Amino acid sequence: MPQTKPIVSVENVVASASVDQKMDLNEITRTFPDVEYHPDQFPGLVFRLKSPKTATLIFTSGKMVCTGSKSEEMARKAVKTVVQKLRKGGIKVKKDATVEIQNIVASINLGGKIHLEQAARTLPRSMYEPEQFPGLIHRMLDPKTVILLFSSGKLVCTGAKKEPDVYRSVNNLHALLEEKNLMIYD
Amino acid sequence: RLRTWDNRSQVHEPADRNFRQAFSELDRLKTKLALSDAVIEKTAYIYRKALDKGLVRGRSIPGLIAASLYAACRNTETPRTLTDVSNGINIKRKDIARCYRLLLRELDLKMPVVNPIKCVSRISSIAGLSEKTKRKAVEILDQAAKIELSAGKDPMGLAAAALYLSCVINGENKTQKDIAVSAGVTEVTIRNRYKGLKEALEL
DNA sequence: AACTTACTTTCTAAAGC
DNA sequence: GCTTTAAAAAGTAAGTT
Repeated sequence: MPQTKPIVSVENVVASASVDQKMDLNEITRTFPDVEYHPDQFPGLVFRLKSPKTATLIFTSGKMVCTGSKSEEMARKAVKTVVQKLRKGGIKVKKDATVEIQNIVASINLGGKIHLEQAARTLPRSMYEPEQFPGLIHRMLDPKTVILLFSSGKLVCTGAKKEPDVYRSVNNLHALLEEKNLMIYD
Repeated sequence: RLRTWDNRSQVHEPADRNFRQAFSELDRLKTKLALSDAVIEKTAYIYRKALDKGLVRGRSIPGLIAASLYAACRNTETPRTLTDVSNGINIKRKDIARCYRLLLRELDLKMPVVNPIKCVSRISSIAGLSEKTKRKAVEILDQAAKIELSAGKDPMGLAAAALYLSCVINGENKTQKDIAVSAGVTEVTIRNRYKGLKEALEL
């Protein structure tokens, strides 16, 4: 049994979406002066929402990428809001968008410090290069995620497609760290 | 010399010319960075493994050679930085670092963590510090490692701070800037590490 | 010396070079 | 591979005041 309960906080959710129809990005740029669209720099148009505070990339194919949400539900809501705004602005969008969660980034506090250098030698599929980055990069196989570990006992988990996978990753790692005596609690 | 590659060069494969070019660059680097035969042999060995795993497809050969060389230095604990290799072969540090991480991931290589003590001699000779100061800095770094003060910190910054602290203790007059320039870190980093070392080791 | 801003690492989709 | 977006972790860097 773990000695502490990790505090997990979802920081960013990336979702892909599609309205299944071609979009005229120049028309959107004309009706929404706040959007950013520089086709020679990047093919996607950037549509920002103040609430939920997100950035949605819209492509001519009608496919989208929504980033910045703090939860899966907020990401779905953000995409709905974007489509709603497009319609209110006179842009014809026939179908509602279909949404798929692609990535969830979470920050975690294990509540104890980590023996980083020992962890680097003990954990498989891990890389620790303090000249390049202060965290230890660990690739978990199941769930397939990547976790950054810091000596402070804080973590960053990324790559998960479902929120439960974030918790499974954290619990797997936490148990492993305790089993290998890599945790220090005060 | 370069046995690993020479075997391969006997057969005339399409990429042959690129390899010869890349390895002649490696030979030039050997002199420029004063590397041992062992490091060069290891570089060829690592590069050969990358080849066998098909990691070279669609990637720059010089970049992977540079990354293999850096990996060989790390593996043999030969104190050469990514910046040294980058300046020597004229490839961006970031690109070599990316190739190096690719090698670690795909070849499952485990590297010893850079020991800041290995940085002491190098910084000292550039800054012109005494043996006494070097010895004290090594002591400080040993203590710091014991209490894991080094976790997550740049070894060069730690070594520079330990040397600066050692200078202060021994009354050797060197400025933070002198040591910072010799180590390739900023004065701010030396100050931050210095503060941590002084407090934690109560010196 | 403090502040601020910014960059390092990880992930992921999108269309096109 | 790159381009763009978002976000956290902790360390390092650079420009101002």
